[in-house]
Amino acid sequence: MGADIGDLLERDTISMKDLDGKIVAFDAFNVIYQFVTTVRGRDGQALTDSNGNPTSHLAGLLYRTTSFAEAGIKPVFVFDGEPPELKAETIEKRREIRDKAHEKWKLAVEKGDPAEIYKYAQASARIDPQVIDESKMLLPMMGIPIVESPSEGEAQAAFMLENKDVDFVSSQDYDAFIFGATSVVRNLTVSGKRKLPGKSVYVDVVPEKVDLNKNLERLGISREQFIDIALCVGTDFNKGLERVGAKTALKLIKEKGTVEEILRAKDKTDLTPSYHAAKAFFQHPPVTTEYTVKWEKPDADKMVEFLCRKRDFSEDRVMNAVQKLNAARAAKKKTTLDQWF
DNA sequence: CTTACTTA
DNA sequence: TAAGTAAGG
Repeated sequence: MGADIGDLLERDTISMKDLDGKIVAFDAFNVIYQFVTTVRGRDGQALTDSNGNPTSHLAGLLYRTTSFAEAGIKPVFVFDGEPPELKAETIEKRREIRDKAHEKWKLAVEKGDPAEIYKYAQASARIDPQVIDESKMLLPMMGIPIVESPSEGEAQAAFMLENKDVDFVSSQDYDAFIFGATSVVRNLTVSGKRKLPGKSVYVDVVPEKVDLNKNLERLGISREQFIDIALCVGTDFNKGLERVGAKTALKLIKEKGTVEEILRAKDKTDLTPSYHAAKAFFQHPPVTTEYTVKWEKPDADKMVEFLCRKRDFSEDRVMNAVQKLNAARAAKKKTTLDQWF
């Protein structure tokens, strides 16, 4: 989970049209996780081919990426590398939560309660290495660039934003901001609706944009102090202070200036080394300059071979996606030419 | 999640 | 044409 510092940030509502022609970096793991948890049949089970291979991630990536491309968005997917040792505790905690949900799912199946089955099937979803590998295979087939981060995807995406190789980072949590991403878009959907967790109720969602620098200016804090606030609240890389939420953390930072001073005042200097380590990671995460951001023509033959022959996708739907991807490329070329004449 | 079909 | 529902793999 990302640090709960979202309440501090003001956002502006945007429309999908504002993203026409814009390069948007997606944290691949976040997106795939969303698909694996939400692209499901009515029984709550993930979609699979006839051999039982999961296909939720493939369906999600194919349809969503295609419709984003159709809207003029130029997507780039950034994949995680090795998580830092600092994240070990968070990863273990998530695994425990997943295991507990799996036990509850088994009980729900015994009881035969459909709502509970759905809920816990979703909560116990995990991402197999195969799911990641297949995603890394499918996107290039679609002509969509992928980037492999040496460590955290959000950190790499923030770096690419800083280098002006992308216009926005798309993220549903707040980690990207701590890594310094200045232009973040949220709630990007084609349908404009999203299911409420655990309920069969749909609410309207509007895309929004958050400008970190504007927010820092308004809050009167530096980027380092923003990181310090996140550290006080708690991040994937450190445990936060007890009973300190975003608002309290902001107040403390305004009073004391740095997280180190806050720890000193609370007589918790023993925590300083771990806070320093997390802070250093947010300030200088491992990233790579070895990436290219280029959109190619989709390879229809490979897509049909993989999705239809191997994973039971309908050829109509796949070819429809290919056609849309090609149309998006043609439209893009036209606007590029128009700029010259 | 998105697409495709059904209904008013 | 818009909103609701089923299906997709």
